[in-house]
Amino acid sequence: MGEKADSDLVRRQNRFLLLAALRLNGPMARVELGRHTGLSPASITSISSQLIADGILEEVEDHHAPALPMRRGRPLTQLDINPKSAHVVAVKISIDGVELALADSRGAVVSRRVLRTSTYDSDPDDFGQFVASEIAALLARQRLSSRRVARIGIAVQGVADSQAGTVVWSPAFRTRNIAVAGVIQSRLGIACTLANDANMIAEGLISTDRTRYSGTTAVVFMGYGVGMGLIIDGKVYHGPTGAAAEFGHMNHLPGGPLCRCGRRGCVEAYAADYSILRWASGEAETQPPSFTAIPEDRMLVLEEAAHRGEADATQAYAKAGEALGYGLARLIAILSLQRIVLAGPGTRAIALIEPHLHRAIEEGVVDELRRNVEIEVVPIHTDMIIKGTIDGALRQVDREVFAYGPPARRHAVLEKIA
Amino acid sequence: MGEKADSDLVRRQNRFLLLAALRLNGPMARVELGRHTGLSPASITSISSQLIADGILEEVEDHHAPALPMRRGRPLTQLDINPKSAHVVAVKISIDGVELALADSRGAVVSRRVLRTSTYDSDPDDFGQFVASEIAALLARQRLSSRRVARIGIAVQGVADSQAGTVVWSPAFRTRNIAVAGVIQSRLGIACTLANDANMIAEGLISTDRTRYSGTTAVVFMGYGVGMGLIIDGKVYHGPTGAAAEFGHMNHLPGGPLCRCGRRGCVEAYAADYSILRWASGEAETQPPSFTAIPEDRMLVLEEAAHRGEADATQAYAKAGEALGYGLARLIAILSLQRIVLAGPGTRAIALIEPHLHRAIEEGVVDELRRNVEIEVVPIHTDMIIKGTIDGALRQVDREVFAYGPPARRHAVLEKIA
DNA sequence: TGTTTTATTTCGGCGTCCAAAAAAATGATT
DNA sequence: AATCATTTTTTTGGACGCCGAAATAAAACA
Repeated sequence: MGEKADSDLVRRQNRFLLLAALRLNGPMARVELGRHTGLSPASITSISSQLIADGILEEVEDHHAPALPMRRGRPLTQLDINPKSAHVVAVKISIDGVELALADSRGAVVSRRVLRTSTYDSDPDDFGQFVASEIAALLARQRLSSRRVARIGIAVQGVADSQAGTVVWSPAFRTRNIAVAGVIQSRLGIACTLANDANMIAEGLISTDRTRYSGTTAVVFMGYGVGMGLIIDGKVYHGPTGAAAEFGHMNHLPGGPLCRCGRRGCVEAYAADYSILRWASGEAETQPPSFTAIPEDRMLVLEEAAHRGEADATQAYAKAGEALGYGLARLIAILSLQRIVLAGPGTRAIALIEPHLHRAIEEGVVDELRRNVEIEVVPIHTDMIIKGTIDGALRQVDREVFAYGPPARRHAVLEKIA
Repeated sequence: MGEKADSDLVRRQNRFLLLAALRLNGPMARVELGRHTGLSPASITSISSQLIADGILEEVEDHHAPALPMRRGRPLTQLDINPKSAHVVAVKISIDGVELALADSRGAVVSRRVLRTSTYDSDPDDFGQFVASEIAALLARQRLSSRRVARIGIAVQGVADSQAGTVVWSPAFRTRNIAVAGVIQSRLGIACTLANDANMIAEGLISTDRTRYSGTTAVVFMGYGVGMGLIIDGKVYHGPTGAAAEFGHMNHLPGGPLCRCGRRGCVEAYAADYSILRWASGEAETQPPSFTAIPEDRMLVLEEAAHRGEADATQAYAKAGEALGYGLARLIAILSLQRIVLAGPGTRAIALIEPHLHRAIEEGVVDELRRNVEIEVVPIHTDMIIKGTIDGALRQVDREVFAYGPPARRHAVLEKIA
């Protein structure tokens, strides 16, 4: 039931609070930090001067001096995170390749690399080493020692076991249970986290607007598959092993069409790109799921057909909307969601889907719960996954590295005396 | 993102830790408390002596001296919670009456009262006052001032809005949105919490075996309705308003049989007592749900028929098992549950239900997730609800009252000087 | 130049924790 | 019975981190 509290915990918590305030609101002066954290000016001075001594914070010039109507009094000294204090690497593994990004500790992307490789046919035993090599190459290109990289975050399509650091199942791979995080961690000596890509989108949304996405929010990713990131009480829910929020593989109708996971009737088997195409073809019940990426133009053709009113196409989107709607209705009944975010390339066709989705939610859940839910659509650029992965990695660095402070300082006083 | 940390927080957290250790493991000596909480002996002495001075703890004689093989050294002094330090009242509101229990702060029930009244026809505007009067009478009978009662916990069948303290919808009442907690709180001047009864069972299970029911567990209540208490990361999940885990009113099949909530195809419309009877009658699709309590003997008759192999009856249990199984499969996909607890009078017929329930889970969720789930059946006595309500109320008292300590002590030092 | 205003730092006090030493309480040994 | 050994509990002194109040810093204003 929680941790013992001592002065160590106090220091960690308050250092973290201060860093979190800066991450969320950008650079600000000490007084403002006091308002955000609830700490006294004296404490802010003390904490921030230690963070500066540790190289984690720095005072910055107020170069973007727009909101400065020449106030009276001593001017504010803006503080910000020292971008050189650490770096993180974000890796996105998807059905059509691997993408890497190196970011400084303010979250700015320093370097980026996109690899269009067929992950599907890659040797599962070598994949971890392959990614590790690419990360090493990325760092070498920037002449950055791996000691300067505090954490690597990996986002993967499909089911990820964060605990074990393995890809349990992913459309990007032919085989199951591919070890990734452990391999990279031991090869490069950098802490490495693996998670589902939709969870990383959720992580990014939290960083973007903490108040909006606090509470209980479901982020639905629609595209080549159906994914979900779940924010429960303001934190991304990973479940016991990290393999939670498998909304795409939550059953919609028993005995429904075949899904890529091998079961029948999953939400994904109704609402993923390949499923919508399959419905339009009129052979949903018999046709096996597609295991290759669907090119975007095929979907665009279908969307156009539906907008023209062709029955097969509109029906397909109706099926997708209904499955998503009932799935969400079930989720609302269980978690009493406050907000649903629809994201991903699949939202291009949201106009075709949304009416059916809403109707299904109305039929599927009691009014009292439904009324509290706000549904929003965010037009997604895939960078949200990279951004979210960076944000998530930095939050972990804040909590697990920066909040502690260098152990050396602990004995500084004693050494000075001696 | 969490609270500012200072010495106040430290004291609260460590006092709470100490109390939690005693609640969970019963009376123990200071050294053992140190082992449980991770605090040093010096701190334990300091904290416990303050708690004793506050009247919250007491030293107890080691009267049940069985495991005392006459060890060497200074003997242990057992500490326990002072039963007189506070009291709590638990109230259970169900379809066939209201039950009250008064417990001391060790959780022992001091007095109890069962009222068989027709809540269904009671005046909704007077109901809160009625319960308040009954509580007052219970206290009067024990000659206990209401100032000695630290909290009232109310468990109700149906949807409860803990935030507002109202019963949103319950089979026990004809009308909706009945104000309860607020009325009682202002009438008696005692903090009052209202929650769903299945959540309270979950609360009780946590107190019974913290390690077993830590992690992510769903407690399913089967009987006159289908309820759920959800334990997420070791804590009972209440959702934003307290109206979460409405598993009974989670949709199973669109367009399914009518439920008491007015929707079609809810899990409850397949698996509650009245639903199983309705299936057996062969008219499930047309027959409206029953709004009155089903007498136990009618269910016993049906169970016997099913055990004899009568098709209608076995079919009815199959339908119930399938609906529960698919519902749980969906829940597993979302939360990646570690444990499912089946409880309530409905578990009498578990042998008839379980095979279908298991089959549905197998069909409804990918192996990787299903393999991590343990399903157990606890033979329920209805007292679990009262016990859970008491445990939950005491945990709140620990955190919100006992952990703080009397405000007077804060200035004691100053007063002594003056 | 002095005054006002606002931000930041310094200083002294307080509360809590902890390690180490001391005290307490009992069994074992002589 | 006196002493030793062992274990629990308390006391003592020091560290750390927060805070309020006072001091200092840095600017605009007059």
